[in-house]
Amino acid sequence: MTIKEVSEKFDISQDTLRYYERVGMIPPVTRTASGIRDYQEKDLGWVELAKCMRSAGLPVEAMIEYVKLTQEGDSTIPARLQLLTEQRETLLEQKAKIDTTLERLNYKIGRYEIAVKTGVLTWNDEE
Amino acid sequence: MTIKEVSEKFDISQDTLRYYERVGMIPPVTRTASGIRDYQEKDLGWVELAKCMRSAGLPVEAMIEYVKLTQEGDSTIPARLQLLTEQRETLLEQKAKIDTTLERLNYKIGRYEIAVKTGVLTWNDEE
DNA sequence: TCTTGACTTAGAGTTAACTCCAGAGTTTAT
DNA sequence: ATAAACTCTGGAGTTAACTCTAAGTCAAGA
Repeated sequence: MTIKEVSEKFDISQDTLRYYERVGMIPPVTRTASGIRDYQEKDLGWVELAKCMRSAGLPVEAMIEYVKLTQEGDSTIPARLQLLTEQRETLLEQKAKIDTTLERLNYKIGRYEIAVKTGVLTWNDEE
Repeated sequence: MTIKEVSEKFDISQDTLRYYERVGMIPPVTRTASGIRDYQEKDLGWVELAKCMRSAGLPVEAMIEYVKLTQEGDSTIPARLQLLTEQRETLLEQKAKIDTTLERLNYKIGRYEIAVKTGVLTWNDEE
């Protein structure tokens, strides 16, 4: 699969795909004899994982570390377990913050909906 | 309340507090006669709101727009309602992405825990 | 009053994560 | 076989959101 096809399949720019590989966020991609990227199933798996992690907001740095550990063999399994557990923790924290903010937004939206419907502001404290 | 006290109360650096005010993410803070910031209750409310929105990952730009609208009076209430509704939507989307990634992490973590306990890798596909 | 520490602004610097560009090599269609 | 389209690398540029610095002003204690 060419970089163009992968780019379209995952909606990630070609530049970003090259960037991910360059910084080590995914392992080196399979190449043709002339040096052109030819993504195999395993490469696609890494791209998909990278996209998933990034879309949740996990730092590129964490994926780089994870990829590095996987390249070093089975002895790094405990380290990988710890890394993933830490990332899970940050996602749970982030989710909690989002929930707090969502409640805040819901409250405000409710107030504004009443204001729009009735033409009257029903509160006077902080906006 | 001085900027130092506000900084400690909300765990936001003084530089960031000045930055938020400078770009309009919070309205101008009350000042003493000599021009030193003296945060009132209403100012603290804005700081707290700003911190809440930012911690959830909402862009500074959105808060700037919201603050601008509130300064323009009641005629902007429908616009504010729309802005908040859009921000809520992006938070819900972000939360969904986090949930997807959490499932992925939970799966991997489960596998690695087994591998650590038994000393045997029980899978062979993408890492 | 002096000095020490907190505060001010304007503007430059930093970091993460891309994004773009130039110049060169490769593949495809006519 | 030659143009058009695609890909390559190295490196520079961009954006968001801070973060720091310099040079000056202000305030509280000895």
